[in-house]
Amino acid sequence: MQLATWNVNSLAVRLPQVLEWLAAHPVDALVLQETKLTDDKFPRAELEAAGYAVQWFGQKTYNGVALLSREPVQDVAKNIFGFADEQARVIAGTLGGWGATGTAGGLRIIGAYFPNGQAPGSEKFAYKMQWMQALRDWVRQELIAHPRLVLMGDFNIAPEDRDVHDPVAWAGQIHCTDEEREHFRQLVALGLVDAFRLFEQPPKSWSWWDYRNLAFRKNQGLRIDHILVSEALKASVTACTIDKLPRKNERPSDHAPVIVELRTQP
DNA sequence: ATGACTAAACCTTTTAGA
Repeated sequence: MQLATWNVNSLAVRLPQVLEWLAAHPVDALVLQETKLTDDKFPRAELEAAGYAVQWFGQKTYNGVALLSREPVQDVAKNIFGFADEQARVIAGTLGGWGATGTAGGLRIIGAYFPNGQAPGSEKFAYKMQWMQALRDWVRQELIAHPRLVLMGDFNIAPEDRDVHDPVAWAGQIHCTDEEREHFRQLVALGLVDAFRLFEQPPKSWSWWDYRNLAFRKNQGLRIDHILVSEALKASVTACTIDKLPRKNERPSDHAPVIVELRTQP
């Protein structure tokens, strides 16, 4: 089974690429971030025609998330339970019938678009911190209800210096501050693992490259899109990769998809 | 150049992203 996450930076612009990508990578579930669409504008018919059940949660201009799956999900949640938020950043659902024994129920999938944070000390940075604290409190509860859980999306955090093309230039900058990295560690400490780091990976692996300065051509990027799997799933993970190919498109998102593969019968 | 590129709305300019 394969799951994936992709910040598409406008689904209106990127829909043809998403459909093309799904045709080449028929993953079992895909979460999208930055759809930038109100719910009435969501391209449900096109995605269903491609063979996916769809859950979506958006707003005008900014943010917006979606959960696409081969099989419909249950228990859909939008945003962080108990955290009043104007911004559409989280969508979750449960895939039933996953796994051989089924003692723990289905597979919980949480797709998240973490706040950017703009700059340390800014109001948006403070919001990012509050949001991450609320997310952690909620995910802790979700893990109790769903031991098999995947939290994936655009975290807007480069967890370590090896996730940054120029750690000196980025030191203390947004995505690389100690506070953000501490939040990432605290999320992992709930009982999650960074699937990408379960495997030997090429050095200088990034999931985002600035549109400016020929950053993709020069491979100057950050690894800020992540897939965290719960401890109960860790032994089932067989691969985790970043697909750079869509970033080579003529009109690409600035992010690339990240894919995780799980053994269905451990 | 608190810039560069892309996207969307407040659209010939601003805001936000990262």
